[in-house]
Amino acid sequence: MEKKMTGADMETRFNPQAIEADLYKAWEEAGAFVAHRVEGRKPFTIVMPPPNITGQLHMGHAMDCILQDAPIRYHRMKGDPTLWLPGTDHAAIATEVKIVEAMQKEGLTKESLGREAFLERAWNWKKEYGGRIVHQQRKMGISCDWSRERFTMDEGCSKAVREVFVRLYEKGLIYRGNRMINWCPACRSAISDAEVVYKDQASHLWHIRYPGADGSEGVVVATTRPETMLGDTGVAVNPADERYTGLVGKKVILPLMNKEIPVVADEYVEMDFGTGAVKMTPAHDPNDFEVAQRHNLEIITVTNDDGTMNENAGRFAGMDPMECRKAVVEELDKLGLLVKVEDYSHNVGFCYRHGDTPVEPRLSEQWFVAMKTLAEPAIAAVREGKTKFVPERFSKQYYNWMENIRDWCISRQLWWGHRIPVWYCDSCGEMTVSREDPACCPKCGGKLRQDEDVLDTWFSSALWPFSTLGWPEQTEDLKYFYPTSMLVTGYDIITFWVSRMITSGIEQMGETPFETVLIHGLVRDELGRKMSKSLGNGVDPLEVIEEYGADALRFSLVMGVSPGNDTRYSRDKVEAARNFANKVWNASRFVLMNVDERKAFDPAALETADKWILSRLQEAIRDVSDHMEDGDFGLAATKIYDFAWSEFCDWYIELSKSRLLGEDGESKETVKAVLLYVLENLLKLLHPFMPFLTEQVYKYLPGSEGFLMLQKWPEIRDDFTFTEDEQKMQGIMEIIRTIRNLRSEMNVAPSKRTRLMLLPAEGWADTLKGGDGYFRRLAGASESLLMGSRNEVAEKTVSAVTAAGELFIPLGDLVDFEKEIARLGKELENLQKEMNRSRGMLANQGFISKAPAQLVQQEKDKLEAAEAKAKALENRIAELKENV
RNA sequence: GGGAUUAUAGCUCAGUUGGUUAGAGCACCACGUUGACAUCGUGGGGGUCAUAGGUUCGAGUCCUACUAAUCCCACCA
Repeated sequence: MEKKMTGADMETRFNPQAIEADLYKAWEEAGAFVAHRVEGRKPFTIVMPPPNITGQLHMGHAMDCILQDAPIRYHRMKGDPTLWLPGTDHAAIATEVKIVEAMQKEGLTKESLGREAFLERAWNWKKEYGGRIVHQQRKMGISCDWSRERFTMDEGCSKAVREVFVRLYEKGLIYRGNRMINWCPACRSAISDAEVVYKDQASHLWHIRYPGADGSEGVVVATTRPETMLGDTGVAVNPADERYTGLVGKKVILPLMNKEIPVVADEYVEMDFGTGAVKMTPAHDPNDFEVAQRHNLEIITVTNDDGTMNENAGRFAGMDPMECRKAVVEELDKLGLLVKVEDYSHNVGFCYRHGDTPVEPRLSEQWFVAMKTLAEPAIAAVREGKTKFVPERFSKQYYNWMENIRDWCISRQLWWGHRIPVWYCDSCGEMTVSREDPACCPKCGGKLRQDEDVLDTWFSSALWPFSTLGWPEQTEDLKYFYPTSMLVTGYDIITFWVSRMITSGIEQMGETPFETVLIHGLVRDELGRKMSKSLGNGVDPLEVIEEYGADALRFSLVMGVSPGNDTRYSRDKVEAARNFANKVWNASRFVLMNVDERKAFDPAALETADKWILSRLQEAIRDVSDHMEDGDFGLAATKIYDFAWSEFCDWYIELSKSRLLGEDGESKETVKAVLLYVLENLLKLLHPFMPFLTEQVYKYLPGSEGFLMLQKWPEIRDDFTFTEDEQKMQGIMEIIRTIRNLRSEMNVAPSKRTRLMLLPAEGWADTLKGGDGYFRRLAGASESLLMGSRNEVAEKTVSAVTAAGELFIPLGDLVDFEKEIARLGKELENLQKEMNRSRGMLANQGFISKAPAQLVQQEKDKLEAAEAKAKALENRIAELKENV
């Protein structure tokens, strides 16, 4: 066996930069991340939300990483066959935009390059940059199975996409239609409803007169988009609106275009908004389109793919919409047809990817998925608890979306992505939808032309939980790991992604893809703002790792975070986490400097302090495990933090010192064995959050073998739970704290040692006797004396009463009787307040009769203890008064 | 317009099914280099849990109203 490092070999500070890369490499090379199927055992599976290949690791990803790696490492240590499957998304639009930008620098355009050459470039780009984020993820220390890494456009996923497309088409759930869609002029593509972001915009409401065709004054319409009037084909009014009854069925003149258009009556129009008359632009407004259908109005598209006005806009052709708006308004004004301009603010839709580009509703021929029938079983699955949202409230967002679902526009006018598997025959007009590329038209043998468009990137993402496991093949992985256990993601993509995965999982696999959907919030900046490129307030996780270590970043992202809530990133938090890592490192260093071999301790030889820390450890194991199961990682991390720092370091290690330096050989052996035992368990509990630190320390532990990440998660041992000893220890701790407090209050120099006299409470004599070493070590006592009665108490002392007994510290002339009496009097006063509260409760019949008996008893005990304490205080005050 | 979340110490946040002196980290004050750690230790100050009602023997926790902030959905030209 390789010689172990000892504590003396360890640096005095934890240096994460020195170990992270090597440890990660060692884990990966040893295959520690690789999942293994074990028949008969239930696996724990997470399929990772695939980051975009264009992406760079940001804080949101970092959060994703830790919130998945923690449960993954936990379950792996629990012994579950554990799979965390990673991968990346081709991100159709996002990637294509980047590649086009890069091409622009070379003076190239998509069109000049042609589809084939463009795709070649795209794939090269993917090869070069697609792995970037994956390497960045490794720096987080995540333990996913890289041997199973997937890409949404790899062969298997592409096969899955075609299979689903064809199946849905054959079921009539995918169709092509000329419908109103959201058009993003920057993407030059259709986008789905979910990709439109509405923002409130200050604008105007223009009132425009459309004169009657018969020379009458006609009608005044109100609009927020005057430029669209070029495509108007009618004016609608409410049938009940008496102002306009005479106009319905007549014609008005569309100004600028000098065209006659009809006035129709439709319920859609609200009488009390604007003028009660609405111009109809069926090609550019979903509502107008519907009205137009009902009244057979003409449909005229007046914009190009890039958003500029087209030839149907007459002399305005070629203008961009804002330019056109200005020109239209000016001309109308000149003609005296602009009646009024009101300030008006309204919601405008913008493209999800091009935040400053307004989306234009537009009539267009696209492919759609009919969602209604698919959504039903997906809604039911969540209702029936087959998939559970954590926190539960997010299921409401899911229902809200799914119950009002509209058909999903899946075609995109892009090149990078899954090309729609539809072919058209130019000879006979036949349309072929096929899993395999057909050579010629199956009907007439004619030449085929494939649909030019690709699929929405979310179409392939929707299949991710099963396409990555091999579907449509019935692979062993698919059979074993599907459905997965958990999905971890932010609340911002419940509609985009989660809902669609559940939908397609049920449709294709017959089973919902996850048992649990764990939703987390956003990582915001220190001021609570969203981190964004435009604000420039993003923090690069890699820089944080470089400075503080991955463990510190990981820990800072979970500590004090509750599920589903946003969290603020702050350097202070990372520093606190780094300090904690260093604390654990040094505690380990201390243990290793004193313990050089692994020995079991003799349960019969355990002292009070040993039993106390073992007992506290059991509670920590229980709490941490419970919180890990619930997905409450914030609480789990806090529990470990408190146990490690406030109990193990602040008390047990300090208590151990007098024994390690003492003469009692058996006590020394016991404390060494317990130190090692508790440390090892602590490292295991901490490992899911701080894998590097804990793994590194584990290497040094005497008798450790293999990786900590593959060791068994601690189990609760009932034989290590010692309730009585916990109480005894608490008594000793209270005395120590009280002495420290007194000394501080009396301004006793820390270096000055003082005698300690103890008058034990009933049943505490032995425990206090055993505490002698601790009092000396931790409370500045030169010696501690147990007294049999009050008579032995020296006069010039300060005193205090604790549950374990009264304590007296002779401080000679430092003691001012008047002041001491006042001090004790104040304490007594506080105590009396507390007793009054307690008595009040116990006098309350409602409390006595309705509260659980155990609580009542607890309150009685509390009162009794307080009364005893008060009595002792009174005695002491009386004694002091005699001496004045 | 519909819905959700948040409001607790100067700051960032915890607070389990209501159980009775409300916790942590950071910041602040005082003291301290006792051989794990100054990325540390000890002690201390600091909150009537946004507001107003209600239910209850008992409310930070449950209900109602109200205020503020954030978010989701819908969207009337």
